[in-house]
Amino acid sequence: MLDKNDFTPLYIQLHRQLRLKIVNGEYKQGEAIPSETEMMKLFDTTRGTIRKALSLLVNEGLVHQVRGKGTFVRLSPLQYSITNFGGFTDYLKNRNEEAISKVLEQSRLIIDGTEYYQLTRVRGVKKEDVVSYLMIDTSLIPVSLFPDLDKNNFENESLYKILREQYRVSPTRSEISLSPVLVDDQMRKILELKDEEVALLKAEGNIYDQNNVRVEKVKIIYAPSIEFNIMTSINASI
Amino acid sequence: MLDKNDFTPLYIQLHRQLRLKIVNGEYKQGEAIPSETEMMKLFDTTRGTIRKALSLLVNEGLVHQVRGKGTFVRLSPLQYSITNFGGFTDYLKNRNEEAISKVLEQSRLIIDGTEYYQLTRVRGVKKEDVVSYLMIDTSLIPVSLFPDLDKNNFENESLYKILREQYRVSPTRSEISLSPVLVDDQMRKILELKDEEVALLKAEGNIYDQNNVRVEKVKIIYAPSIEFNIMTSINASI
DNA sequence: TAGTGGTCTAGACCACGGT
DNA sequence: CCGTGGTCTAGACCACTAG
Repeated sequence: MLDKNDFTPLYIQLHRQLRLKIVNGEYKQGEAIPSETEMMKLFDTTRGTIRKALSLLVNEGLVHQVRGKGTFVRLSPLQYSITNFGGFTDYLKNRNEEAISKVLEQSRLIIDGTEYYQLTRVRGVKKEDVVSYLMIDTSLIPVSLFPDLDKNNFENESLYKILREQYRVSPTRSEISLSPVLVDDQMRKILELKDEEVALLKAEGNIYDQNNVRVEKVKIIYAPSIEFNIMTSINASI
Repeated sequence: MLDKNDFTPLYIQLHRQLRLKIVNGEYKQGEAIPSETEMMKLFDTTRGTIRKALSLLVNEGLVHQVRGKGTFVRLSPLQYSITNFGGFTDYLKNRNEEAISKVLEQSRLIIDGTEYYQLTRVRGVKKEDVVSYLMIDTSLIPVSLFPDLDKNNFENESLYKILREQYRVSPTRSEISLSPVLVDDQMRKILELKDEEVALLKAEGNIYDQNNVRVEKVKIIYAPSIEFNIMTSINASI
C-alpha cells in the first residue's frame, strides 16, 4: 500500500516496494510482476504513477517490459552493478549483505589552496563470517563544505549518510573516468592478490550534490573479484 | 515542429530536435532552454510529452532541471562518453569526425554448436589527415540471424547501419563488463603503444535488439588515448 | 477477443525561485 | 505575485500477444 500522506512521492514509494520484492525473491527471476492495470487497483493510483515507478526499475535493469505480454523480472540481472558510486554501504544493505569498512588513512591536506579531508578505506562484504575485500576507496572532501566532518567514525557509519543527515547534502550525480592501473605492493597486500593479478580497474572522478556542487573527489581501485558491469541503452538516433 | 503523422513517437522526435540544438551549440552551455509551458506552445503538444523528451536529455546528462528556475544545458558535459556501444561510426559522424575502420580478421567459427561471423576491426578517427587508432573491436554475430551478412564490406559501412537497414534489427541495449587486460604484441603493434603502456581497458559483453534477442557478442580493447567516461545518477533511496 | 504495455491528452495542485 | 518544474489524475487510442 502507498501512503498518500507521506511526503515521499507515490512513485518513489512504489518503486521501493517493488524493488524489495524483487531483491527478496518474492517476484522471481523471469516471472511477470502484476500488470499495470492490476497495480492500479492494488495500489489505488493511476497508471502514470505506476509507469513512472516501473520506468525506474527498467532503468536499473531489474525488470523489462514487453508489449502485449507484461513486465518481467530480468533474467540473470547483473550481480554487482557497482555503478552506484558512493553509497557502498547503502548499496549492500539493500541486498542484505554486510558491508565492511576499514580506514587505512585519514588526514587533511591542501591541494591548489583548498583544504580537503582525505579518507582512504578498504571496502568489502562479509558473508558467512568470510570477509572479501572488494575495493580501495579514496575520498577527498572539501573542509569548507563540511566543517568537523572528521569527528565522525567512518568504520561504522556511511559517509553518505553523514553528509545527508548532518549536512543536508545529497550526492546525486557522478562523473567517473575508468582506466587500468598496475598493481603496487600496497594493493597486493590489502586486496590479497594472487601473483598473476597484475592490473586492476581504477575509477576516478567527481561526485556532485543536488545543487551541482562538487562535494567529493573519488578514486576507487577494484579487486579482480568484483565485476564492473554496466548496462547502456544504445541510441541509434544520436 | 513535430510531425504527428510520423510513426516515431512525438517525445522521441522532440528529444532528437532538442539534442541537436544542444550539441550544435544553439542552446548554449549553462543557459536555460525554453520552459515546459513555452514548449507546449512551440511544439503544440502536452506537458507530459515534453517532460518525457526532457527526461531523456536529463538521463543523458545533457540538461538538468531546477524547480522554480528552469531547464539548463549542463556545464562541461563529458566529451567522449564511449558508452554508446556499437554505433562507433554513427557516434563519430554526429560529432563531425571521420571514423576509420580497418578489418583485421573476418571469418566464421562455431562456438557451442552455434555458427558466428567473427569480425575484428581496428577503429579510429582521422583528424587533419592524422589517424589515431582508438580501439580493437571484435564482434561475434550469429549466422542464423543474419544470413549473407559477410557479403558486406565493413571497411566502409557501419555494421549497425547494415543490421538496421538490411535486417530490420536495431541494437538497443548492451550489457558490458569492464576489466583490465595486459598488452600483448598484437595490441602493441596495432595501437602503436609506448613501452610503458602495459595494461589496457577491456569491455566485453552482449548487445540486444529491440526484441531482447542477443544479436552480438563484443569485445573491445581501448587505447590509452581514449578516455572511458561514465556519468551516473546516485540513488540514495535504493 | 481480452489483456498487455506504449503513447498522448487535458487538466489539476503543489513547492520553489525570483520580482 | 507569477513562472518554473514535480507530482498526480482520469481518461483515450493504439500495437502487440495469446488463447
